[in-house]
Amino acid sequence: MISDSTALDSAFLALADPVRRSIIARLSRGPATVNELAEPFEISKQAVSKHIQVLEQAQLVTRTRDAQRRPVHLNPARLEALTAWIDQYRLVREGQFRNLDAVLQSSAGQRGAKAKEQ
Amino acid sequence: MISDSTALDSAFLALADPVRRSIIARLSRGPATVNELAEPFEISKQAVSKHIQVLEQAQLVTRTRDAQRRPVHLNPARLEALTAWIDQYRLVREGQFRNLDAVLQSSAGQRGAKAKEQ
DNA sequence: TTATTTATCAACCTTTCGGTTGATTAAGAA
DNA sequence: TTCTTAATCAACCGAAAGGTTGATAAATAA
Repeated sequence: MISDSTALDSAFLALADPVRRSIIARLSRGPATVNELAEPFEISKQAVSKHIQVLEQAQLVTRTRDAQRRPVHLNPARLEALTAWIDQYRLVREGQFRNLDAVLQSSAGQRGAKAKEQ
Repeated sequence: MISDSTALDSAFLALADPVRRSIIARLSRGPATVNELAEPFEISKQAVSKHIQVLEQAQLVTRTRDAQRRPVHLNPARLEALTAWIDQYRLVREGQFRNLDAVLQSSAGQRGAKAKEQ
């Protein structure tokens, strides 16, 4: 699992923009060039190119070569890393119930749930 | 599922900061006051207060009252909404295989996977 | 070679973010 | 009432985000 703080920073930041999320959605249907990705938006191609660089730096996408084209590909592994981080905490309620169960059943107190990440 | 674009913006942006993720981690072990949340950090209490406001505006946390204290609580439902968004795309590979299976089995072409979100 | 296509680089601008310090509000305790 | 505790508000600052336009690079096509 990803736990490097700056990697999480850049990945979550990359998803915090509707244009970039839309690009992710498009790429989930297959690779695309910058021109193809820019087409649905009203902003300049340069602006879209920058968005792609943000996604690439966050390792949410990768790029290949095809003549002058630089096709962009989704990297689902990085998305999985993000759900893995979130799941640590979204499942906490359930975990606390499990702890409570353990306490009730063993009649021992104090099952200290240690924290993770930074 | 959450699909309002600005709600996703604010939620992902809120997670794109190590201090705020650390606060989420702390809250997963139970509610805490601003002073308690500020204690592990070297930044001012006002700065932490602002971070909490960012989390609150993103609906990742809620607040209650206890005399002068304003305890902060995690809202796991919002975290679930984010994994739900991500899972649309991180599971795409699998979805494409499913589509491929369908094509192979039905011998009909063109099962157009329509896009969602903006 | 020259022209075209694809994409990036560079400089610039405006807005937002993350932090600071100092003043203020609100509730309880003495 | 006065003092203390808990937290926010307000003004300010530097850095980064997201956009623009114009110039440039790199590969292909004519």
